Amino acid sequence: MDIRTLCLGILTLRDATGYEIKKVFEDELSHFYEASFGSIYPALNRMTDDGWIIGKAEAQDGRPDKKVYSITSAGRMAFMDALDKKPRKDRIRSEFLAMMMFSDLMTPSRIAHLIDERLKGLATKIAELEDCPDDRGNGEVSRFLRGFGHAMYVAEQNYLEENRHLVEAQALMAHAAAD
Amino acid sequence: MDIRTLCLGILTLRDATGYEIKKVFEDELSHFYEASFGSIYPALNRMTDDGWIIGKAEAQDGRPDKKVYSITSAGRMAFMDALDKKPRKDRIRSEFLAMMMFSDLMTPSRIAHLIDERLKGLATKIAELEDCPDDRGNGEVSRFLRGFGHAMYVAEQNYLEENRHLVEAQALMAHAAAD
DNA sequence: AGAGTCATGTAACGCGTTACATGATTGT
DNA sequence: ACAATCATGTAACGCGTTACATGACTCT
Repeated sequence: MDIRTLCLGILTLRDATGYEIKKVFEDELSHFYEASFGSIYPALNRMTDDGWIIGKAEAQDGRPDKKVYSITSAGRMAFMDALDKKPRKDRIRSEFLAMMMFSDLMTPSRIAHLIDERLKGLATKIAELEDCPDDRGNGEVSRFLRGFGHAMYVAEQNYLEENRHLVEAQALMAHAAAD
Repeated sequence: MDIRTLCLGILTLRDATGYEIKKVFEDELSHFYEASFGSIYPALNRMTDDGWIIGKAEAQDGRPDKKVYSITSAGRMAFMDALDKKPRKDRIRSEFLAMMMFSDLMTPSRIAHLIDERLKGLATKIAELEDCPDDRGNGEVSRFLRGFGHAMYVAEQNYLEENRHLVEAQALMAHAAAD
């Protein structure tokens, strides 16, 4: 499931412009997927060539034309095929954790700072998810997805608070040994 | 922190061949990073050109030469610089969750199957982490990293068990509506 | 007999990011 | 004044995967 296919999926939910699709990525998928304009617009053009979607240009006053895309029946079939394949395993890349691996090369204060920043970011995301009042999107499912993100962030928060001493102690020892 | 830099980091911990570095990725980093031979070997060659590491060829009987790499002081400095930069945000790409977003396009049994498979995979990973008897790697830190993976997998497991009904109910309704 | 481990590498290719280019409107 | 929002796109580039190529040894 590359970005192209995901854009197609979003168009099964509602018609949208490239700009709006980007917002769906930010608002509803940001916890487990992301995409830039540089990948969305070419994806849309290519799928138009493939006959999977069609875009209607809408003139606007002052702004450039808006292209509202709709999925075609061929596109719907293509997306159904994608849903039949088994999902490949998650790809995760956490620089934060990679850096933690080398905590004995950092000063204790540097490590503490990295963890504090991480916790700050987590707190922000958790607050965002909790303050989200309206369940837009398709109700139950988007609650499920938001809840998923929330559960992961909270679990990480708890783990870091309870176990940061493991890396911080290591750094202290390495630091003391260097003296 | 690209794969190249991470390989460099691993060489601050111990001398290693490309093959052994791959194993470090699999054994210690698999929860939050991965790399293929096709990225590791070129990384090693390029860092050799840069003077960050040096490889000593060791002849072996029957097998091709083994190249054991060590980090140079220039390489160590380069890695320290990388550790000073602030980590960029995690990149996550979960096809499983992306598919869940479209649960109303799948049959209830398909969704149940996807979730069951996901839970099976989680159980396997959790068991692996719990059955890991020896704390190899640098003690505290690798316990921290393993514990992190464990905490995340368990949190996901709990969330899925408690909330799968949200997506499964949605699929049932969509399915009933289609009749 | 076949799978798995040890061992290194290259080539093609695709995917996606980043930066650039443009520009009006609206809110602070 | 300045940032943000709306709106679309291209070009260059890098990163990394996948598949291919080679080959012996060991365990089941």
